[in-house]
Formats: sequence, C-alpha cells, structure tokens
Amino acid sequence: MQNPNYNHLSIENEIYDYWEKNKFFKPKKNNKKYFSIVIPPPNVTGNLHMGHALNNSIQDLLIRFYRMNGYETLWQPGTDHAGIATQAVVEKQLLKKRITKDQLGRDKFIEEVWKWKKESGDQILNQLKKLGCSCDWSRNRFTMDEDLSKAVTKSFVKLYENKLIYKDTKLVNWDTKLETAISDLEVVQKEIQSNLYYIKYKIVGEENSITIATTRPETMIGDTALAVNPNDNRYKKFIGKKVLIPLANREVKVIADNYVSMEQGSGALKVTPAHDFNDFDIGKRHNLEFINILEKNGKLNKNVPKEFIGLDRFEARTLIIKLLKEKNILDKTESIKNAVPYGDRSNSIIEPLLTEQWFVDAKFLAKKAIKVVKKNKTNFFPNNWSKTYFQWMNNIQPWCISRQLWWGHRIPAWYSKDNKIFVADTEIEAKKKAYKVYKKKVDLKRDEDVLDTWFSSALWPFATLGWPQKTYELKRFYPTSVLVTGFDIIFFWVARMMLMGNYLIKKEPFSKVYVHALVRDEKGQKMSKSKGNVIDPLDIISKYGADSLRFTLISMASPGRDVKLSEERVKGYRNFLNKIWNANKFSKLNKCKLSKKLTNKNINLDINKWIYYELNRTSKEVRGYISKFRFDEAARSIYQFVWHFYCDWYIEFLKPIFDSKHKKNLEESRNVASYIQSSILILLHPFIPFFTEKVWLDFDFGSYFKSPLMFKDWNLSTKLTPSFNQSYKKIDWLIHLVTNIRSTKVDLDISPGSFIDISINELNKNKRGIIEDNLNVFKRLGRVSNIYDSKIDKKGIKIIVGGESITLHFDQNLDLIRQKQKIFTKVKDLDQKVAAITKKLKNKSFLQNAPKQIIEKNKKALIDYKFALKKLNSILNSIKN
RNA sequence: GGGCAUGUAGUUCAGUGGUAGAAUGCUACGUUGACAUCGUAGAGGUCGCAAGUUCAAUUCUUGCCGUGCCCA
Repeated sequence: MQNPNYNHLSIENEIYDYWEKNKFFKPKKNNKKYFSIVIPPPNVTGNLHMGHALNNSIQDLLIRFYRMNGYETLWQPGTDHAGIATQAVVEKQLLKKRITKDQLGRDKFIEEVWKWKKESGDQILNQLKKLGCSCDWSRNRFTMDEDLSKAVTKSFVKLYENKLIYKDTKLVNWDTKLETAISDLEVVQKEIQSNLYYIKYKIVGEENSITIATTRPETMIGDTALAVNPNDNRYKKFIGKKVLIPLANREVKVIADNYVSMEQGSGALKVTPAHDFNDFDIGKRHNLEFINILEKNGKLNKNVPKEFIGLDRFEARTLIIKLLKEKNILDKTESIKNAVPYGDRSNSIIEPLLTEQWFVDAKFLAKKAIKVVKKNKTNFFPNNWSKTYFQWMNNIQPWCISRQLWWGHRIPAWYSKDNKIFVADTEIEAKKKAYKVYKKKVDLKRDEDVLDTWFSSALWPFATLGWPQKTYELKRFYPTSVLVTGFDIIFFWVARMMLMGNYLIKKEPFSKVYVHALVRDEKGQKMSKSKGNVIDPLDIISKYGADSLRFTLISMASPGRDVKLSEERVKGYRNFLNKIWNANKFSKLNKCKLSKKLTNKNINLDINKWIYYELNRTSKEVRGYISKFRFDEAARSIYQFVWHFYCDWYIEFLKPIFDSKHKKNLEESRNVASYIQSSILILLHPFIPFFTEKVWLDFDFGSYFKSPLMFKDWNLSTKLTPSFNQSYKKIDWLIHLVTNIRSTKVDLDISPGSFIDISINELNKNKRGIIEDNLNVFKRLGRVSNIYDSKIDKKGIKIIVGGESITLHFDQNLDLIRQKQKIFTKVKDLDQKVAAITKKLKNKSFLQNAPKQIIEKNKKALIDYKFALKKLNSILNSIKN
C-alpha cells in the first residue's frame, strides 16, 4: 500500500481473475434458502450502455448480498440471439465483401452468423465482467443454443397441440425494409407533419360526389367501400348507392358504420380493408372485399392499374396526387400533424399488410398471468407497475410470432403438398404424423419462417435452468427470486415470461420484479448517439473504476425516478473509495489487528462501544433497506457511517489513544478498530466488490475469519448490553460539545488550532463524568488544555450544550460582535418556537385530540426551549457587562 | 383523448400528519503524521399554486399550473 491514493486500474482485473479462478461464482449447495436471478439477456450484438450498467449493478448487489447471507445463490447469465439486429449486422458485413444473403443461401448465411457470433458475439459479457458481475459463467446460455432451441420447439408443439398457437391471415405490422412482420410493440408512433388530401368520389349515375380525406391516397386503389355515419344528415341519402374510385375506376358501395366520426376530416371514410387496421374491422363487419395492393417490399403489385405497378408506395402517392390534380378531383390539401407508425429497428414507415402468420392466443395465457400478480405470487416493485401490467394484459392482442427472417428458431411446422400442417419436434416426427394421415410416405416442406426472438426470451427463466429436463437447477432455483429490469420491457419481455412460465411450468417465473428507471444525462435528457450525450460506462470505468460507477448508480436508483448521471457524482464516490483507502492505511500504520479475545462483552472504552453500537445500527438498517429494494437509502446509510462516523470521529478518537502508552486501552482499540474496518468491507462488498476484496486480501482478513470475503457472513448485528447505548449517548454529547467549542472559536475569530481552558463547574455530575472518562480524547479534539471544576478568574464566555452550560476561557481580548449576533438569532428563533408551542398548548382542541405522546413531547420541548432561552439571555447579559 | 409518474436548498434527490434532511456546489479558514480525491466552520428552503379534511398539512383529498413517460 505505497500509493497515497487508491488506484483501481491494475486492481480490478486482477481481483476478477482471482474470483473466477477460485470458482466463487458457482452456487454453493446447502439446505438453506435459495436466491436466484436470471439476467435479462443482453442482445448478442450489444455493447454495454448505462442502462445495462445500472441493471447489472443492482443484480450483482443483490446476488452478492444474498450469497453472503448464506443463501444458495445463482445468477444465470446469457445473451439472446436478437433475430433482426443480428441478421442485419451480418448482412452488413457481407455487403462489404459485396455478397448478399440471397447469393449465399439460407444455410450458408446461418453459418456466417454463427461464425460472427463466435468471434464477436460475447463482447458484452466481457463488459459485464468489467463491471464486476458475479454470474455463474459456467452456465452461460444463448437463446440459439441446442438445449434452448429444444425448449423452444417443445413449447411451440405443446401450445400448438393445445390450440394456443394457430395460423391466421390477418393484418400485421409489416416492415417493408426488413420484409418481415413485426410486433406492435416494435412499432413506434411518431408525430410528423403530413398532408391531408381531400378527394372527391363521384356518385355513380349522379353529378354529386362525396369528399373523403386521407393521408395515404395511394391506398385508395385498394378501397372496397366508402363509409359514412348512419346519423350523418349530409350523407344519409347516399347510403346504398355506389361511388366510383378515381383512377382505379372501380365501383364500390356507400355503407353506413357507427365507427365513422362525423367530425373528423370530411366525415366520409374511404375503406381499405387490406391496408388499415380499423378498415379491416369494418371490412369484416360488412363482408367487403380485401384487395392487397402491396408487394412485401412496399412496391405496388399487380392489383393496381398498369401505370402504378412496380412503383414504390411513396412514388405512387406522388403520382396519384399529380393525376388527381390534373383531373380536378383533388378538392384541397391540408397540412396536419398526425401519428405515423415507424419500425423501431429499420426506422421505415410500417404498412399494415394482409398476410398469413402464426399467432399465440395471448388472451388465454394472460388469464393465469393476471391471476398470479393479483394473488401476490409475483410482486412488482414499485408496486405501481402492476397497474401497467394489468392494463396491458387485460387488453392483450393475439401475439404474432412468425418473422420472415433466416436467423432464429425455425418454426417446427411442415406442410404436405395439399397444404396440411404437421407440427412436431423433428422432421421425423412430422413425417410419422403425416404417415398416419396419408397412410403412406409423403414429401413435407418445412415452414420458412422463424420465431420472434421474444418467443425464446419468454422461456428464459426456465429454459436456462434446463427445462424441459427435470434438472437440479430447475427444481432448486425456479421460481427465480427477483427479476431486475427496466420498465421499457415490461410488455416485451416480463409479460411474455409470465404468459409462458405460468402455462408451461404452471408456476410464476419470479417472485418479485424490481423495475428500475432509465439512465439519463445530467440534464435529464435521454442519452442518444444523435444527441452526442452518451456516457459510455466503459469510459467511466477506466477513468474512475467500476466500483465508483456502481456506487453512483446504486445511490441514485430511487424508485420511480430516472437516474440523472453526471460525471461529478462518480468522481464524488471515487473520493469516497479513496477516503476508505486512507482510513485503512491509518489502521495499518497503527498496527490494528483482530483478536479472538475481542468480544462485545470486554469492550470498555466509550468510543469503542459508541462505534460498535453505530455499526450494529447501520448494519440492521442497511439490511432493511436492501430487503425493501431501497438501494439508494442503503448506500446513503453506509456512506454516512463510514465517512461521518468512522472517519470523521472514530479515527480522530483513536489518535490520542494510539499516542498513549495505556496498554489495555491500546489493545482494545486496535482490536475494535480492526473489527470495524473489516466490517465496513463486509457491509460494502455487495456495493463495491473490487475495492473491498482488494483490502480484504491485503489485510489477510480471510485467514482470520476463515472465509473469502465473498462468502463471509454479512450479518453483523448482535445483541448489545444497554451499556452500549449509554456510551453512544455519552459520546454523542461529547461530539456536540467539541463541535460547539469549535464553532464558538470561529465566531470569536480565534484561531481554530489554539488551545483554551474551560470551566465545567456548572455541569452536572453525569456530564462531568463523560469528560473525565474520555479526558484525553476530549482534550485533543476540543483543543483544551486545562479543565477547571470551579469558577476561575479569567475572561470567558458561556456556551450551552444539551441544555448544560460550560465556560470557555480565552487569553486574548475578544471581539464578541459575531458571537452576540449569533446568540441573538438563536434567541429570536427560540422565541418563535416558544410562542408557537405555547399557543398550541393553550388550544383546547389540540389538548383534546392530539395523541398523548405528542402533547408530552410539546410540553417537554417547551421546557427545554425556555431553559435554553434563559441561559442564552443570561449569556447575552454577561456579554453586555 | 385515457392512464401513470413527478414538482422540497443553486443543482441532484431523500423524507415525514406534530421543530425540514443528505450529497454536491458555494463562502471563510486551515497543509496538526490516514486522506487536499482532505479537514473545520458556515450561508442557503412560503416543501409548484389554490381550496378542502384535521386540533395540526410539505405530507391526506380535490382542482389548477409545470414537467416526463406509456397507451390510443
């Protein structure tokens, strides 16, 4: 420990190696309780961002805490295969070599993806190690692993057989860039400036026309009706008649439907059942024709007039407007703001498209998932999130699980030539099933599509533990104890695990869900690359250390609030580590050492009892906070203890003792100091594992406690005799006294280093005893040379501590103006308080209604205030004289 | 439009039906053998606004205003 300051740079890697080498992250089997967490699997293409850092700091805190409390503890790590994102990454890479995926073909392309995964897929896991995460890496899983894939197939088959997975032709959100269906959750509505076009539809056989309004005029080619509200007097007369769709030159009926709003637009609605979700419903209600006009890439197909075939949807829009203008059919154009759906991956405008897809009957599965939360088998923290959860679950839509991609779990469905579907675990099984139907061998073709990545993520909590095998881990660690996650994926992920877990295992996947907020920049702005305000956790780690980052994030993770991160805060907590580092140096310098002889029964000195008492209190408090998920309060509590009790006062108390030759006091204090020091490491280990481990090893606490820090019993609280509480109060008073002496010196403009004499003749016996018992400590900290037990003939000034007065004597002439000023303000303050309480105590209804202890408290306060006021006034008088 | 948060010191945030807290920043002083990534002392708040409930409201209720997010 030669460095004057703590330097994390070489230390963190070295410590992580030490943990891994010793296999400390593997669960230690025992018969006691278990604690398990499955990591929210980061995207295999991902890089560690602040959200991950927060998420995983909290998980590691919990895992280390429960591990140290003797639970059989598993933190299950892994990554997900991120269908769209990964495929895009590999496609991009291939494009650099001027190869398209279609040139390669499906199998070769998949090989390329695996190659990529092997080379650069686990980057984020190494980044988690930098953060100090104590996952059991020997159990690392990937959603495309063989056993997880088996779990996926098995679930699909089971759900299909139970009619909870089915094929259907529906409108889905279609991404024309990626050419796949995407989930409605992957669609972001963006408010943009659009044109609202008013177009005249001529009534067949009349001169009249009806004007409709649309932002997507190109879809009119697929119109199969015109709808008006049945109560709309403007249009009633047209119901049942036919209109001519301009350009398409097709005749469609005018229908009446309550869905149509009379106020919106022109009050008449063009109905395109194959290209709009609301129109789809109208189409079903009125048995309309569904005309699909789009190819999968967003170009117009053969169902449109010749001049439009092959045009991109937006080119078609421009052309249509041009033609309508020419033919004088365009009534007017309005500029409006409207919400337009974008794909969150491709950032291209999403088209509702009529396709055949696979769906999960989410509504059925939701019933159980709702019940489990209602019955508190799964609890959200903060509890408010359960409302969000219920709201979504209650309005759940069929979940479209097929994706038109190559990378992912291929759907285990095979088709015969006459399009019969055979769903099975393997092709052989499917063929067997087909044989039963056809009574002969037939050729089968496998479904080309893959499953939504979230389908496999939904199985994560049990598939990673070995399901469908009946493994030890599944039995021991399921349901998992806590899920730690960001609120943004409650629907995407949490809800879906609940659907699947409760159905396939018939048990909730986790007992608790801790939901944390977003990490933002210091101004509260969302971090984004385009804004350039991204703080890279790895930069922060290399600059200040993983521990500093962890402590910062944990301290700021107040429930229901976003974390506003600024580098200044990280720096502050780096300073905190440095402070402890130096406190340890002090301990070593003074030969502090643990001793088996030390028990809390043979501690005699007040200061040692005081710190022991406070440690005990802190440890209990922190445990309470952690179990209530109040990590911010837990961090605050330890910080307070370490800096303001241990460093600010206790180490100062120790100095006079270490300078003395009193053998017994010396030994006791060295023992206690060392005990407190080691306890701080234990308390803090879940928060700042690298630092605490380093010190633990340096001081060889491991051999004393016969335990690595990571498995050391975290529980520090013990039953203490009342004498500890007494000592606590004594030292507390002493601290007030010393503080008061110091501030009086500042008020009087006297050098803080100077020594003074004091008289304690007005002090009661009890308080005198405190000074006598802690004489050296008091003299050193208060910078007091002589203590008189009687009035002495020397200039002085009285101060009040805890209602008792003491006289401070000074040699020089004093400038009492500031002191007087200060007393004046105190008197004024007290006067107000006395007046307020007096008024209160005269109020009959207060006396009648307020609880007894409040009345007593007020009465006592009044007496105290009056007493202090009297003393202050007498001091004021003495100054005047 | 519906829903959920949120408004407390310059800043970031705790907290409570009964005397307003922390961190950081700020000011003054300080290099005494753990630490200047530090120490000592201090200044700093109508607890968003209004009404109601109550003996008592920063805290509970309602309304309004501001901010953020989710869903349509």
